[in-house]
Amino acid sequence: MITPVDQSAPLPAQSRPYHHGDLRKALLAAAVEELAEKGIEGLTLRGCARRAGVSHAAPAHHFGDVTGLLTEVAIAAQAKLAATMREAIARAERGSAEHVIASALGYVRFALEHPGEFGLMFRRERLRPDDPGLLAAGAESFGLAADAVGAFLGRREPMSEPQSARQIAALWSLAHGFAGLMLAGQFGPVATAAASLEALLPDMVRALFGLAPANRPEDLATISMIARRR
Amino acid sequence: MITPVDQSAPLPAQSRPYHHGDLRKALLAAAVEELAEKGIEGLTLRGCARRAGVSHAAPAHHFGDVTGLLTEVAIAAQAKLAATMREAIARAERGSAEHVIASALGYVRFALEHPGEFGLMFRRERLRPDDPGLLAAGAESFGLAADAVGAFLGRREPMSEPQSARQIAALWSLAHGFAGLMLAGQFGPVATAAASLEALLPDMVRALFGLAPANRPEDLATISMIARRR
DNA sequence: AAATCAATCTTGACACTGTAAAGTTGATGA
DNA sequence: TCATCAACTTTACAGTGTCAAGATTGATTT
Repeated sequence: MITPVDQSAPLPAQSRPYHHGDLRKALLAAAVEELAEKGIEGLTLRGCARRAGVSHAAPAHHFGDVTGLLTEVAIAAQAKLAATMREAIARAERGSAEHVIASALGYVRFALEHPGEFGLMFRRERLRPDDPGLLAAGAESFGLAADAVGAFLGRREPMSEPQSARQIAALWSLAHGFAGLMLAGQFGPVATAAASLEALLPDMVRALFGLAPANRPEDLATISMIARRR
Repeated sequence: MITPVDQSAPLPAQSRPYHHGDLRKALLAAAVEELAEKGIEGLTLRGCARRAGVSHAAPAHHFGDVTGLLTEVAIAAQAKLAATMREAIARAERGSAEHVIASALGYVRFALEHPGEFGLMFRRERLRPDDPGLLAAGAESFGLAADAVGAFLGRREPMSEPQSARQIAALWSLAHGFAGLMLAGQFGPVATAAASLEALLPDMVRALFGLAPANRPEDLATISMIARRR
């Protein structure tokens, strides 16, 4: 499964300065691009170096090894995920069902828009899972979802903590699993599945929180289609 | 990220016959073992060949390339998943809530018992996702869950109703996401998380289907612990 | 201003990988 | 008996991550 690669140095060796300037940032950007174009499996350290226009061993001086680079990419991805969720919940009233739904929608939207980065965030063996920065970055998006659930449950009636914890874990699992299954092609081609995101997920979340579905009639066809995929 | 490997042939070249006997089966078994011991990232074609006691190029004659081998491993894994779910469902009455819950429990149990194989099943880029055998094998476990949901919702033909389709997708997403997050270490160490599987998942499923939780008091501590992980 | 230093980047090497091509082996059918 | 052919090995090649050692350069010290 090794495909030929442009082995030539990206720039004539003479035309670029010996010192890059901000190689660290350039390598991170290169990694994100490689991730988007070729996926995790296709990303290589040497490929990132080529894209940044430096020798194959240059990245080591900034990130140690490949897991070091990917860890920092994952940290940035976590920040982007939190930003996407924040944007999604911006217009929702805190404590409302829409607030909870929006947080889940933001989560899945990020996954579909940045499948490579999203996948990387949960590949323990490809990064340093105990990195403090990574843990802190991950706590952000988790906090957004937890706050949404807590506010919603607290508004209706004071819920016991375990019940709220369970609903947080359930919401996260639901969104995470939905995203993962879509990206794995289990709901059909990603393109068609993405179209049904906004139709399906909100009612899933509503069901999880004991609320009545709010489907528009035109969404129903899409839903049936997904179920009939086998 | 390359760790040293026992490069010596597993058997003195003279002591084994030129023809293996059933190399195909031996290689599949070797792949499953490598998967269990080293995970997907650690599995290599040459490693499987070494473990089976043949030359590194032998697998090509039976599986073409590495994706061919992994596709067949994934097919077998799908069958195991269906078997685990069937076993979990066996004692539950069809149409009951326990029936639905058991199917989800079986799904997640398989994931935790065989993380490597479970992960492989959803790695499109590492196998041939359109392989007819793989699709057929995947339809088995999906059918079990779909039937459980359909029977519970009181409809003979589960696919006919969008509502049922949505609940099937939601159940699958919930179980899949829960398994994935546990395996990714997002609920703390896998060992402790696994202990809370039976405590958490049933009530998650109950919530999804609008049923009251049925937690035993001793489960509550575990649940809080998970929510407090950050 | 000159010398030194440390960070940055390159070159070269090594062990490993997947895959292709060509050569061996041994069982099977004419 | 002997030709055939699938099963397996050997050899080779391009690509990979990582290490060690050398080259370059901007910054710091004298």
